[in-house]
Amino acid sequence: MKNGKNDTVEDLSRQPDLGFLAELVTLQRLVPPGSVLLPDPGFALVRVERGIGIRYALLEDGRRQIEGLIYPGDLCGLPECVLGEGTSYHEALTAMSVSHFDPLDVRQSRAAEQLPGQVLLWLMATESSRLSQWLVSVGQRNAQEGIAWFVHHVWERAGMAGLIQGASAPFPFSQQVVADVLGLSLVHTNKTMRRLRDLGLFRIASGRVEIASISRLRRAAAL
Amino acid sequence: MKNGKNDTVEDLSRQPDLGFLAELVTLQRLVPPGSVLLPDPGFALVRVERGIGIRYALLEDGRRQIEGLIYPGDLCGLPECVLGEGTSYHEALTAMSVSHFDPLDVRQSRAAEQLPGQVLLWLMATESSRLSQWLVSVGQRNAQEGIAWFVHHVWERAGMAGLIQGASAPFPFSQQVVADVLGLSLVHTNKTMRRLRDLGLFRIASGRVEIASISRLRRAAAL
DNA sequence: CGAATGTTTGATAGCACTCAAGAAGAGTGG
DNA sequence: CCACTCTTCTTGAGTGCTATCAAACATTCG
Repeated sequence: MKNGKNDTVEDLSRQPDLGFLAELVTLQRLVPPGSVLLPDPGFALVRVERGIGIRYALLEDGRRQIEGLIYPGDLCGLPECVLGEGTSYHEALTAMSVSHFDPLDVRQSRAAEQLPGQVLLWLMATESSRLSQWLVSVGQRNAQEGIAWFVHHVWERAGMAGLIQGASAPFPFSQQVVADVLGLSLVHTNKTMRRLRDLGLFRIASGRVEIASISRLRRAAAL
Repeated sequence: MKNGKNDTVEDLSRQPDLGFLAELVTLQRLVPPGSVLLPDPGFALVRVERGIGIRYALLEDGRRQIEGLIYPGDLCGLPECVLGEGTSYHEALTAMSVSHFDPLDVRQSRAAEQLPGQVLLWLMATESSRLSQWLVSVGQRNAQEGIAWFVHHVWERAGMAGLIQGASAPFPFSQQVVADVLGLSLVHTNKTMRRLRDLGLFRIASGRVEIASISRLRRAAAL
């Protein structure tokens, strides 16, 4: 019943047990594609049950930097909840099912028990680690490597969420989204993705992606 | 005596009380410029007392992405300590004075008390927030905006650490470091910095930076 | 079948990279 | 105090990856 935090390194790939949050659920909600999860007046903390989304920041002039993908099992809004500031937008790309919490309840619960605090710490550390890798891809990889990395990342996230069926994973990301992940233009993203597709690295159709060889993809991503 | 977490938004700019860690200090150490703080066999968690450093990731082929600056009051190695993996390098740019902890002690202490757990959560959330802004700069800003943002960021960090003296802040960052922060080449970084300097946005000399007008700098950074 | 969204392609411009080498400081030893 | 070395900063020339502009094509959806 204890969530295994002290196990091995492989532990990273497992989802933590968020069961302790069940009693705090304020509301469950179905979110249609394209709508904004957070910020949401009145609700600060959201757990994802189903569906895929993105987290991003906006510059005054409209430039958008996508900071992370949202998969089932993720807890959104935690940094904002802890710091009381910071504006990350969370948006659904597919239909999503989410649970809302009152952040005050969570704070009290964390104060009362110790395990939840450790889980929250684990969640933040995981997200921090992902952000670091994301930053490396945006800063150091060229368009070809960056896109290969992104596809690989999507594959891994889907695997961890148990969303890989057959030989394909969900891929609800438009090329504009991929461009805003890597800081590239839409046109250049398109041409580069087509080249990688022609090379046989992956195949995207009807919202799903198939990967020929993961090791070849990793090599193309300079991973 | 309580650390003010429920205060206002301004709270972000204040340092948390890390006093509870005092009893856990394993070792104090002086680190010369250019040497690596972490990873360090045997030590996982480090608190910075004095000096300035950087945190970075390395790609196989030698490319380096700097992920954050290290100032007095920072706690280094927390994500690695929580996750038990992930390799961020921490390096001193000036002479540094640091305290080491045994991560197991910290884990037990966190389990015993609740305040430390909240402080750790606050630290991780702060670092996560900084990483997001860092990512936006690397992904969306051009060279000119990015460098202006970096100087502004350095100014803010120095201010929070109480390191601003007169009209100048410490600037122990070589142009190669600035380049690896933003994912630019050294040559382009140099030319862009000189242009901004000629525009009168800032002045760098003998390891310190002076800023003419912060609002002008913010405008140049598209902040 | 239109309207909207997303994908694809060609042409042109520009920001940033690479290569090469000189100037300027900083630290060291004679 | 002066050579010497090393690191850092600076500059010029040429290349190329990526951005921008414009427009056609495909797909989804009501």
